[in-house]
Order: sequence, then structure tokens, then C-alpha cells
Amino acid sequence: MAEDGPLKMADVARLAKVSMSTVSRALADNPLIPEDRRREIQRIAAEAGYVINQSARSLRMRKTQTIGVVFPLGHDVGQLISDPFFIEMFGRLADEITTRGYQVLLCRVTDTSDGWLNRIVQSHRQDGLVIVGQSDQHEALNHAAESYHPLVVWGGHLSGQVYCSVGTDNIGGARRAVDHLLGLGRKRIAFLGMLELPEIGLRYEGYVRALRAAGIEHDPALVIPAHFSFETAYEAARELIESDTKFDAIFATSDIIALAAIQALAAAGIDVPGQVSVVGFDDIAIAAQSTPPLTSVQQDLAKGARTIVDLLFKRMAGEDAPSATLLPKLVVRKSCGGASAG
Amino acid sequence: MAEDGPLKMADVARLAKVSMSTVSRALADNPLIPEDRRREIQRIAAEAGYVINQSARSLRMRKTQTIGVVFPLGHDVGQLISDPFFIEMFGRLADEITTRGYQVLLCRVTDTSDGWLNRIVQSHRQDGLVIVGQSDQHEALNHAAESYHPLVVWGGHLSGQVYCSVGTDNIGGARRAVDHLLGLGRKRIAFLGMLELPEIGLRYEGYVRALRAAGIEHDPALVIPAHFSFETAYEAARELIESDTKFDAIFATSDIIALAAIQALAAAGIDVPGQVSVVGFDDIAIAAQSTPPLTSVQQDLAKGARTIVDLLFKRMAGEDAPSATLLPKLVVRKSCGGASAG
DNA sequence: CTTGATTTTGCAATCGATTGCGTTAGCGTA
DNA sequence: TACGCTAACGCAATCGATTGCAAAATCAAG
Repeated sequence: MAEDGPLKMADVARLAKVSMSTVSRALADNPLIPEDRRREIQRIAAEAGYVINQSARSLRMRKTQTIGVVFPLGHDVGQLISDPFFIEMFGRLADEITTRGYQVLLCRVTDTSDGWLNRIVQSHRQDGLVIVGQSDQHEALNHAAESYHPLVVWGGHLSGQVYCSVGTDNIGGARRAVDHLLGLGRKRIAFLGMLELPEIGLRYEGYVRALRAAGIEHDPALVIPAHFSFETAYEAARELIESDTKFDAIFATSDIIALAAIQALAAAGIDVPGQVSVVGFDDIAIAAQSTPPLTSVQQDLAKGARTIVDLLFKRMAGEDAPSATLLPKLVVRKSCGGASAG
Repeated sequence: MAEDGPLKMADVARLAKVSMSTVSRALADNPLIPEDRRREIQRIAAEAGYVINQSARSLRMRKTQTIGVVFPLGHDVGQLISDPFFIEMFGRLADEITTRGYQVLLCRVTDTSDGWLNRIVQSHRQDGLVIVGQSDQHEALNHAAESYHPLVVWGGHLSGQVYCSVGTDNIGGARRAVDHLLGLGRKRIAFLGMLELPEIGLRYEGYVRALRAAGIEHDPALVIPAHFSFETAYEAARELIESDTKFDAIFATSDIIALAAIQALAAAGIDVPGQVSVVGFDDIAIAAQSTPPLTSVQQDLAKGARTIVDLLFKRMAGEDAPSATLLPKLVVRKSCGGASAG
């Protein structure tokens, strides 16, 4: 009578001298079973160390009690999940999801070949999906959202968008950052970021609008493609510095890019904020601690994550939930000269 | 003939005019099916957008292609997964695990009532487990490890330990940090941390040994309990400052605690490193960027994560894998005065 | 055209739970 | 005692795949 592998529900049924049906119902607190008997069976199961096999349960119930969190990193080789922004976002999401009693399944997608999203959706590994960042997958998301509803995307709100998204007002945030630089008397403001990404495209839009409103001509030479990883961003900044293009400020579309730019400037002997002002985006934890402390457009990730998960659970319950936009906040620190330098 | 829910394998079988067995084998690249037919069936399945239902597959195969990563936070209320150390560790682990083609399931455990670990193990949601931090669950881990082998723990190596663990040499790391403070002429070194946690206990051991080797008497009033969250650590530091206990250095058992202490000192008008030297532990990303930059005992998380996952996969393959210890490195920055202040 | 060996293929059992529906038990009433 | 009604309970189908085993098909050689 030695233990032979983990207990199954049938074993518990035998112990309690009832049928499996009854055990199943008792463990689910089904009122069909009288309360005292329910408690009794639960006690027996607990004492025997029985745990429901979730694989079996998921198959039968078509529910996994799991939320998938997806990072489509296809567009940016070498960007690991270790990236500070993603990591912080993930932490917040995880806190929100686990608090609601669900598990978190992390999916890192690097192979964005045809149907990658469908492959995740149809795997039935999760009851709902959070996609962090649109990457260059706007079409794929739109397509998936048509038939799969428990899906919320962190990212920019694009025209003709079917899926539900939560994100910062990128245009407004960028506009505020660039306006700040303009207010400090800067006129040749470089833009560092990958325009192909929807969120960055929107930030570019805000950048252009701010310049236009200030009556400043837009110089394409100031727009530099820069990936999200520190190393590639550093390279991009170095190229800008070594080109003949004159500039007195940098609007970086992420803090990592901004920090890389600041280091590249320092290496070239250019003073920040004396000669060049720098503004970042995201306001990750390091931003406040860097030298000089980084002025940045803050994204409220805690609130963002809460909103995403709220909307997702509404959608999982069959309700329709609309996209949401968060208000960005410009956090002014020393990296662009501060009010005193204005 | 409208699509009625997602395709099942039986549907693909009908499309390909073969049996389900054949489809299953073809999709698994089983050489029992001739290669050209295999390709043909794979093509048909792909074109139809068919994806294997993982719930069903997991049940039948008793394999989930998933690794569970567990954070037993029971000991420390309010410590969310958003904590920088956990977050960074998680990111590294996730990179290692996904690179090997496995999914990552995050389990945040707050209810460490009897059998919590067994509940996770028996849920059959994962093929292997990484536990990040022993918390106060040494016994539970030992017990689980007796019957469940694919289990690796990040944490200190304790005597009489059954489970496989990977961690920094905490005694050595602490010893090095305290020796450094002693070398700077500091004599009244406070210790901030929760002795109940195994890793912290080991760091305390290193602290005591360093003092003893220097012939300095150990003053219990200098040992202050401090949790890992910034707010509670700040409180602990404030209490130390407001007590009559004199001190000229702080050995904080985590960077978060160190940073909180530095802020508390600053708020009290005490100069760091002028009046008090501070050393942290972990060397998280912010450490290098703080003001003043923090001297800290570096834990190589990238290597740690790689080691953990390597050992775990060995264990999943049935091999026996021994515990591993990583060498800590003291990263000297300005927060304790530097060599010039010696 | 057999026979036997070999390659392909499919039947049906299985993984471990949940649940619709029918049966039994228990009780009150006539 | 018989009958109706409700409360408890269990049978057996089901979720969607994988796989051992045996049957069928194919082929080579005699």
C-alpha cells in the first residue's frame, strides 16, 4: 500500500467512501453537497495532501486561471526581458494579476513569423492576454482582436485600431517635453528613436507639432534612428555627435536612450546640461538617480498596469471595455538645465 | 460549414484525410510517418491555422514545457514583485528559460500556510521549479526536495540542506564589505537586516567574523532588524539614528536598505561618507547611480540565473546536480569614503 | 502467386478532472 | 402502506490530445 505517485481524485474518493463526483463537488464548494460533508471531504483531501491536477482541470473546464503576458521583441534584436522598462511593467502587471488570484505566464516572442499571435491564442494556455508594446505588429493585433476578445495591449492608440489598448498620451507627452526644451531657449533639438514603432511615431508627431507651434523649421538631419538597448543607442548618439549636424538638445524617446546619449556626450567632452539639454521618456527608477538627474516624461506604470488588468478582466467577463489613455507628466530634473538655466 | 470554434486535431485529420494518430505523429515529426507526408500534413495544419491545445497535451504527456518561478514573500508583507532585486533576477531567469524553449510561470506566494509548496508541486502546472529566496521556508524546501527533484533554490547554502541551491557566498561577501569598512578606520559598524532569513543570517556571520578578526567587540545594539522594503528600512535607520547608539558605518544587507539608510542619514543632516560610511549588498542597477554612488557587494545575477537554469534542466533530465556558490565582488564607490579617505 | 519482412496506418485506451442527467434515499402526507 | 417530492449522490460522457498494439498495405524474393 505504498504511495504510488501523487494522489488522484479517485484516491480521495476511496478514502472518503464517496464517488469522484462528490469529491469534485465538495472541493469546489458546490452547495449540492451538504455543508458538513463538504467540510469533511475537504479535510480528508487536505490531510492526504491531495492537490487538483491543473492540467486535467484546465482541459475539462477550458479555463486555466492564467493570464499570459507577451513581449513581442521581434523588432529589436538583443533587447532582453531584462530591460528596465519591461521589467518594471511586468512587475506591476504581475502584482495586479496575482492579487486577483490568477497565475502569470510570461511569453517572450522573438519569432514573429506569420500567425505568432494566433499560435499563442490557440494554445489555450491562458484565459486572457496582455501584450506589452505593439512592436511592429499592429496588423497582427488588429486581426487577432477580431475573434479573440480577452486581449489588452500596452501601447499607443492608433487610428483604425480594433484592439483595446492602454497607454500614455504619447503625442502630448512628447509635446510637453519639447516645449520645455524650447522654453529653455533650445532650438536645434535632436530626436532619438525608432519611428517604425507606433508609440515612437506618436512621440515624433508631438515633437513635430511642438516645433511647428514654435515656428521652428524641422531638420530631418536631427532625427536619428535609435534602438532601445543601451549599446545601440550609445552608437546612435555617437554618430550624431560626430556628424556635422549642430544641436543643442536631445529628445530621447526612452530613458535608456537618454542615459546612453548623456554618456556619449560626456565621453565627447560635451557638458550636459551646459551645452546640450537632454530629456528622456518613461521616468524609470534610475532616471532620478543618474548624473545629472534626468528630466523625463513620466509614464505611470502602476496605474497603467492596474488599468490594463481591470480592462482585461472586464473583457474576460464578456463585457466590452474601451481603450484608455493615461496622462503623462513631465518630471523636470537637472539634465536640461532646470528653470535657473532658462 | 462555418468555423465552429477553434480547430481540433480531428478537423485537421479530416482535412488531410488521415487519422488523428497520423496527424499527431506528423506534427511531432515522428519518423514513423514518411517525411513527405509529414511535411504535407504540417502544411495543411499550418494553413488551417491549427494549434495544438496545450491543456490536452499537458494532461496526456504529463509535461507542460513550463518552468515555475516562485517568490515566497510570506516573511515580508508589502514586498511586491516590483522590488528591484527580484525583478532583475526574474528577468534574467526568464531570459534563460525562454531561450531554452520553455515558458515561464510566475507564482507569487503570500499564503505560506502548511503545504504551500506541495500545493504548487502537485498542481502539475510546471515541469520544474525555481524558488527565489528561501524566506523562512528552509524546512518546507527540505521536505519538498525529498520527493520532488526538479527544484533549484536561489539562496544561502545551509548546513543539513537537502535541496539544490545556488547563491552568492554570503559570509565571504559580508566579510569583505566589513573588512573594507574596517580598513577605512571605521570601528562602530551597524548591521541592518533580518537575521531570520538564511541569507541574512550568513551575512551576519561574515560581519561577526570580520569584527572578531579585527579584535573589535561586538555590540548587539548595533544590530538592527530591517525589512527589505524601502519604507520599513527607512524607519529602521531612523530609529538607529535617533537612539543613543554611536556608529560610524552601516553595513546594509541589501541596496534598498542602504539607499533608505542614506536618505535617513541625509534627512538627519549626517554626511555620507564624511561622518558615516555605508555599504550595501546586491549591487542593483541603481547602486551605481545613486548619490553618493553606493559601495556594494555585487551578486552576479546573470551568472546566477544561468547556473540555476542549467542545474534545473540537468535535474529535469534525471541527473543529480549539486549546489553551486558564486563569488561575490566588492564594488567600491563613494558611499564609504573611498581609498582616499582611508 | 505465395510467403515473409517491413513500412504505414488506425483503433481504442489513456491522462485526471468536471458535470448533465438519471437514480436512490429520505421524509412528510394521505 | 403507498405516493409524491426534494435532497444527495453516482454513472458515464466529455475535454483534446498521445501512443501501444495490431491490422493493413507495400515490397522483395522465391
